[in-house]
Amino acid sequence: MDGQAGVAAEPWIPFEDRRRARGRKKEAVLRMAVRLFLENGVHRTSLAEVAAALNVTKPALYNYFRSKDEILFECCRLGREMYEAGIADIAARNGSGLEKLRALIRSYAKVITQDFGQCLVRFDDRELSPAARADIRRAKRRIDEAFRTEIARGIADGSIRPCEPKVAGFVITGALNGIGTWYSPDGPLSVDEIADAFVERLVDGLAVRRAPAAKQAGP
Amino acid sequence: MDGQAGVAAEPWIPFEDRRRARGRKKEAVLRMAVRLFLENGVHRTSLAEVAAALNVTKPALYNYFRSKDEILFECCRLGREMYEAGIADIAARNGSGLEKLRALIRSYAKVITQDFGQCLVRFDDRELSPAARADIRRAKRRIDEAFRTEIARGIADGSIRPCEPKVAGFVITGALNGIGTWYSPDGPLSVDEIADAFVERLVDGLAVRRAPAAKQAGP
DNA sequence: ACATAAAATGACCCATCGGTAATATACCGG
DNA sequence: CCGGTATATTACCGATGGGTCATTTTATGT
Repeated sequence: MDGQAGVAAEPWIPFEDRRRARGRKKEAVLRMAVRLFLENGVHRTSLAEVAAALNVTKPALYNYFRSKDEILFECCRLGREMYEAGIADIAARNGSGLEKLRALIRSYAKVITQDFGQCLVRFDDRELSPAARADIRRAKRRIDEAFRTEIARGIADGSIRPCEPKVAGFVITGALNGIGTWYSPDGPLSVDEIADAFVERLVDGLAVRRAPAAKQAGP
Repeated sequence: MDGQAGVAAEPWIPFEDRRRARGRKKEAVLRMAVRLFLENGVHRTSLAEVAAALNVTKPALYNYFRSKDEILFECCRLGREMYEAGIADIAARNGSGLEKLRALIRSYAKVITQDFGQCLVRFDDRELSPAARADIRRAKRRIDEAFRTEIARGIADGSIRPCEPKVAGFVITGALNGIGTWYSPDGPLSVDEIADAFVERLVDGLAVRRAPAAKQAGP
């Protein structure tokens, strides 16, 4: 029943500013909902709680959304758009496969440290209506494919070691998704520090580099 | 209402072999429960469904478990023990930090491809009672620490590149946890192939190796 | 066979929660 | 000042599902 310090109940507070636009209220609902969903789990967060956190009662929410499903989906949709914006931006650039892969990792890390960005990963697909679930699944697939594409490109252009792009992509997205489960804005690491560390570990690995297998002089 | 092909309703089937030991029935309940929990989500799986899948009615389960919480926790506990067994085994060996880290990755990958092993990762902590949650959280922490310990050891003995063990550990466990979300025993990759690929990608990275900064002869 | 205990069942209780309806209140243009 | 619209509220409905209980069924030891 607490912990959403940063998220104000703005649009309602007292009686005055009530003339706020519809869109802003929808947005406020979503921001509060996603916060509570992430904090307590979707199915353990009732709409009454979301409403109460906004100084409103449950039926008021139904002026803006048709169902809890729709609220959840809108949260996921916002997250989806953040991922897709990053991917589209990077796809338009040019550079080696490895360079673009680095950019993808940084972009993904940025998104997954934000509330809406975590929706795609932390919430269960099956909570959504079939149509919404299909939409989100498609989005996840596109994200996976973005990684695989750049990995394959990198292998082709010689910047990335030959490997199975699918598995390599799973390693990367898995590691990045994990961030959503432990990251806290109050923690010791900034988003950029995390992104850099992940890029470094995923790209360069953990083992100490030995000289390439022969070809060069010996001891 | 399907998909648990491999899990038989053994101990009850018809009227005959009913003289099965209590322990075997508890085990059967857990195997079926974890299967359904993973397939449909914990809170969307009613005990009535679990019971029905075993050709029994819901109250029968209460002869063996006190609550749904307890069933869920027992599943997690079995998973926990699998991780801990692997970790204890590896801790007792000797070898460089890197070698032991490799072994840890393989061990973890094996466990997370099994039903009980997925419990720690796929189920939400908050579904459990406070005591159970504390137990599981402790277990996760110990697992994280096992990885960090070997990474630190590897840095000390020169087998692993200097880096922050905590973040490096998160990269590894995150990537491994991801396996639980996409692995299927019917898929194209065997558990061993997955484990090998993950070891390789995490240890050696993705970038093509350039010769170490100098020290050796150049062109 | 029969008594006894274990195991399983059908019927039921109750809390929670998504969603709806009828009603009240504030805001707007005319 | 009025009437219509949007927005919010109180009260309620119905479904779901965890958990309990009295009762019956089944297995076992003598």
